[in-house]
Amino acid sequence: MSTGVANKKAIDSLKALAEPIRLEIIESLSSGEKCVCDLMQETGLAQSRISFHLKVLKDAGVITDRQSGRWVYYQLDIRTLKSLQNWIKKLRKGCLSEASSCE
Amino acid sequence: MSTGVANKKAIDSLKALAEPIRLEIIESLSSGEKCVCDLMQETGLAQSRISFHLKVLKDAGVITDRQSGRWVYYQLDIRTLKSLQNWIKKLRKGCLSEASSCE
DNA sequence: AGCATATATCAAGAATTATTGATATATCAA
DNA sequence: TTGATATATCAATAATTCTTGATATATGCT
Repeated sequence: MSTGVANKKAIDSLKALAEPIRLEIIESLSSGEKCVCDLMQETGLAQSRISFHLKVLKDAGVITDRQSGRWVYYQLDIRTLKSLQNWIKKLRKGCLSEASSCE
Repeated sequence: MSTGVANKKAIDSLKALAEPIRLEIIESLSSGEKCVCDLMQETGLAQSRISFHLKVLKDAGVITDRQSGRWVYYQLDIRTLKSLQNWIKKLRKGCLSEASSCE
């Protein structure tokens, strides 16, 4: 009856998304890969502040990064969003427990 | 380019869900309506603690309540979950901005 | 009316998370 | 090599959120 491992991941993703600055970042990334400098410019926020939130998002598996020269580019991890979406769908339909027999 | 009203609601739902106790409550409710006493029994948590989290969930529009005699029954608001699910889908597909032309 | 039960709310403190400014690291360019 | 730029990290503080125990309110029962 206790919250399983799958839900641990869901909580991490939810927590990561549930913050205005991080959501702004996420929305920005939804139109494609961005470096920290792009995000700084778009948001007007301090660099350490953005890096902090990027780390939260990355630790939660919501985004991935890749370095290129001096720049680090961040990108949405579509798979995580997809599985979060699916998790909510199951929640909504009462299919979360191991025992449940939806589909 | 700023986060719109629709996203404000999404953030509220996300924040509400992104907490272990609240998620446990939500999962429990996914199998049907429960009173606070049911939830106390299932979780073993103090009453004020449960009421606190129920309030967060209710304020976020994730659950609704109805009183019957001395009891208050809580229930998932499927519509909110559905729209959250849809919001994530749009995010994933880069369709969040007013300007975007997905679908 | 008086008592018991179900739930909500509140105030104080505890815990967690975010912000700020400073510094560290790595890369490129001259 | 020297200097500039991009990003990460850290320590201190600030802000937010959660927990606890106490009290309030409302309902139903006798």
